[in-house]
Amino acid sequence: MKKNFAQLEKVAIFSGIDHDDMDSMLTCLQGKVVSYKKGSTIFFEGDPANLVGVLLSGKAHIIKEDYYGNRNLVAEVSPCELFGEVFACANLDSIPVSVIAMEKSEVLFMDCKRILTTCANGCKFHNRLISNLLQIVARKTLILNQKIDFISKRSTQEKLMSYLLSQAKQANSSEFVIPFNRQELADFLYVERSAMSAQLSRMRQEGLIEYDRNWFKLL
Amino acid sequence: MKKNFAQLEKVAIFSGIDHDDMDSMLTCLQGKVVSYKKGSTIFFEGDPANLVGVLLSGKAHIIKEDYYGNRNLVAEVSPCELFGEVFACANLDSIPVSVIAMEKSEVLFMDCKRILTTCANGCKFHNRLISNLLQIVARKTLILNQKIDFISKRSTQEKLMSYLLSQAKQANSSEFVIPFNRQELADFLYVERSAMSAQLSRMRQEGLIEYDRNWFKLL
DNA sequence: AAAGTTCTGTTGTTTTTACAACAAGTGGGG
DNA sequence: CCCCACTTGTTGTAAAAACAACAGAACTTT
Repeated sequence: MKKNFAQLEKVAIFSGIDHDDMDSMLTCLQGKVVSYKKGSTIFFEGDPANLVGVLLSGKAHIIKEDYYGNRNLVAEVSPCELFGEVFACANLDSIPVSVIAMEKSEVLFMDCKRILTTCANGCKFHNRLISNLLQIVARKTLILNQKIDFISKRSTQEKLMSYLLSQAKQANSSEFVIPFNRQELADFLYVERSAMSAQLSRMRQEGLIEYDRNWFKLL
Repeated sequence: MKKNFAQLEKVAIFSGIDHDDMDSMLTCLQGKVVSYKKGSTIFFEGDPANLVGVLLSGKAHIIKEDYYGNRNLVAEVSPCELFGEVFACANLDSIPVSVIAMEKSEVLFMDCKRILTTCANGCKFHNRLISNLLQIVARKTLILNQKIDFISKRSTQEKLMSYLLSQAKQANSSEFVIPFNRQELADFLYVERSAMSAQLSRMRQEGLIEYDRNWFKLL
């Protein structure tokens, strides 16, 4: 486990936890590192909701499929980010989404229930973890709110524009690279891929944007 | 303040807080009760994000307007529910939504920042409040996820159907009353009111549903 | 380098929505 | 009881999206 300590400092949930406590904390929370290859499933919909995952490396997608098999992309997980914690913190029995490794990935699992219930050993880090979690979950709620901003727009053009604007703002530049390919972007914005491609073309013709694959520029 | 104590027991954020501590806690958190008449604004977009509100009575809507002035209904607040806590917990400076009293309402305000930072007096309830908050915020995230489920559907009919199904599930009956009028439901599902009305008619004709105003029945 | 796979763009058709305008129904206050 | 404001339902039209099918580009694998 030691080798990952440098990485773990960057993980928001461990912020403010003393270096020396890391080892005993990970033991208390039954920390376990698992590797996944590209395309494999980290969580299946319906799995028990007690585990929280920290993506140490790679990339993962949180997805949900409806009864027609339409795959909806709920969110992307980047290294150092958490997943699964919302379901554990809300006391759900099972998770309502699947998590897929989009690249070769490494995940640190912990028992989230053990974070939430201060343990018999009286480990001092529980309270700190809980307030860290609170901030993380609150930020996630905000990100969801932002996503609703995108998909609440009536037309594909407006959805695209609000998404691209937020990406530009985040990159602090009118030029930026998005983390999705066309199909994923369409899944994320809940529109049709081909219609979206056509819309992008139109926006380029109208001189609103330039783009090449994942690279975009707002004009 | 005393008169509200019975009510406050039902508020999730105070769960597990000792009766006798309520008074000192509300003092520590600068609790303040304010009344609003129907249609007045409780929070304006851009207000500082340090306050959390508990709706003691009445009804409120959390709304957001885009640059065209389209009013989007983010969520409804019912008595005993919290609002504003997500923005404070995520450390935002100002809130990105407005909160409107839809009826004569009473609100208990507290300083959320004071909840999050254990105070000098060493009040013992801080930790309890924080873990209560964590659960509340996590549940809110889930509700947002559910809303995304509704509005991610491609057609108005599917959006309506998934919303009505979830309402039926919540009421544990195929008959139920929804908390929105037509315009509000359309704002909530991000569709056109008149088109939605027409779609409801079609679904009734097809024998999928029955309805009268706010009363619905799935067939 | 060739073959195969995945990704992206294009186009035409069908279906659905948004929009606008109006009619009918509902409920409250004078 | 009537008037008025608000809500809901209806219809036609114009605009947009979904869908399907295909072509070409880019990337992988062998």
